[in-house]
Amino acid sequence: MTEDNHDENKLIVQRREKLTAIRAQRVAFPNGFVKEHSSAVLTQQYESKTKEELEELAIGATLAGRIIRMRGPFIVIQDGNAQMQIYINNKSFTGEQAEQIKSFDLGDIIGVHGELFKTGKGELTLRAASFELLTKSLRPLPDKHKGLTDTEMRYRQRYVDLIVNEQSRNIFQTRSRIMRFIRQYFESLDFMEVETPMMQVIPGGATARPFITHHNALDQDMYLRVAPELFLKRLVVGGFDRVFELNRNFRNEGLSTRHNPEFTMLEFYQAYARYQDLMDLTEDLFRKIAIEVGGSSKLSYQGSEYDFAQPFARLSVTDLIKQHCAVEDDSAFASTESVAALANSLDVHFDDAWPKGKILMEIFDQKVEDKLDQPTFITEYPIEVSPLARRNEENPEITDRFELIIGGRELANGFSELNDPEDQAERFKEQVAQKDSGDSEAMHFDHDYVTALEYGMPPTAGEGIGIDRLVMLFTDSASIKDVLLFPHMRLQQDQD
RNA sequence: GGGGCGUUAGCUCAGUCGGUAGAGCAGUUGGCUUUUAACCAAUUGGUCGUGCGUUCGAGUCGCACACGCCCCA
Repeated sequence: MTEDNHDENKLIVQRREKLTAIRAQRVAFPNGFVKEHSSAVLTQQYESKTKEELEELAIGATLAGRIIRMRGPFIVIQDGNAQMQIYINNKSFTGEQAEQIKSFDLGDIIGVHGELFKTGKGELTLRAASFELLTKSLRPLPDKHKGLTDTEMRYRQRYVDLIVNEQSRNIFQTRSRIMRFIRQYFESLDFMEVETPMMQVIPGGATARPFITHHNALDQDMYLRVAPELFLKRLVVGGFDRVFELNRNFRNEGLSTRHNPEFTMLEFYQAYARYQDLMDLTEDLFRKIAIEVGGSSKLSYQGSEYDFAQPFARLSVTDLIKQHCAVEDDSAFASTESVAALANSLDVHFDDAWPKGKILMEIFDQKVEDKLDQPTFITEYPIEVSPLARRNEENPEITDRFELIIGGRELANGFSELNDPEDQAERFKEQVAQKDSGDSEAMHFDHDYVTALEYGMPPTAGEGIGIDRLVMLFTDSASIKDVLLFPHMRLQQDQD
């Protein structure tokens, strides 16, 4: 088998023959057709006119789009997210033009000029006075009623999915609208959008395994960033008091319905703010996105109902463990031994070398997180799992940090930033110790970042919001792949 | 990593007890030509994911592998 015909079938052969015939007569893929109107606008302007009014107005229009239906002399073209019916009777044309109409296939892209009218059944229709085949489609479209439902094909050939599945187009249009709204929202609050390195010599800002690459000219290994955090805070040191970045992160981890190796993150930092301010901001942002996307503060996700007009619950890690694990009082959290005993009693597995806070979070992750349906801010994260967060002034074991959980999924993570350079240096040392003892997700020591803090970072709060999961929430999508245009898939092996 | 389910025509899917492959849509030919999942008549289309095995005989049973989906870790 050759590359050219590896999946050719009779339907494609027939279309290729049509294309060959077209090539013999004229330019097969003509350029320069001027599409003067759009189906969406014409429909909006003239849908309400009567048959008689349209006849009197004699509206001329020039449209272009992909043929998605053929019903005798009627064909329907898809033009953006709208459609327009064209009346194009081959009996009204002669010779080569009549033959061209007969040879149209579903999927072909045509340009049409004519006058608008209403059919006997009242549908706004363009009567073709002239037409031009702009692009011959060589591959048959999926079933016109059922569309393309095979999930694997929808992800691998997203272009086909987008042609035939309106629902899929809607998701990505909503995603775009959310991205635009977030930018406007932060700009309205005087945040500045910035771009920081995606290729980093020291990967920092999150506990996660990075992708490694190599820069030839510098002969130096580099990492794709797992987070932009440390660079954004350097900018706060530099005097940009409100910054945000909305772009891709990369983590060398497994794929799931909630994980893709590259994913989009919003991170923002606000000087002279505390983590409580960011919780307020987050509630406001989610409420406004809900209204922007769905026109209401209420939304339904995978069978659960949320109302973002209501304040989100704010509960500490230990509060929630007490609630969900039938723990009576705080003595269970007093020492490493007592927390380990609690983990054992709940059948939560942990490594004996882990510090108390890490065992505590393992309990939380396994026994609490996915049970939290309604929006909840989790607060009072242990210091051992929060190496970049500010230590709480009253309780040195916890940080001024929160995560937002909705529908059992982590949507956001924020905290008052650690701006004490000496404390930060100690935290990096602990991370390096964990890395040396085999934790591939632990952080590197970033000396330059400590240097930046030594110049002085104002009291600051920062947050990251997972945009893919946020889009899942607002589009009622069960899998992250449904909100990624081109999700990562395993390479299909050649079966030759 | 473990378990479950799936993979049959271009698409969406049937396929009974293991007996030699079916439908709708799309396509082709003709008719109709203001239709609405257009209609009428005729008709084409298959390495049943890949490989091995059991069997006189495998889409169907077994094993392995590939890819996907779901659940668990």
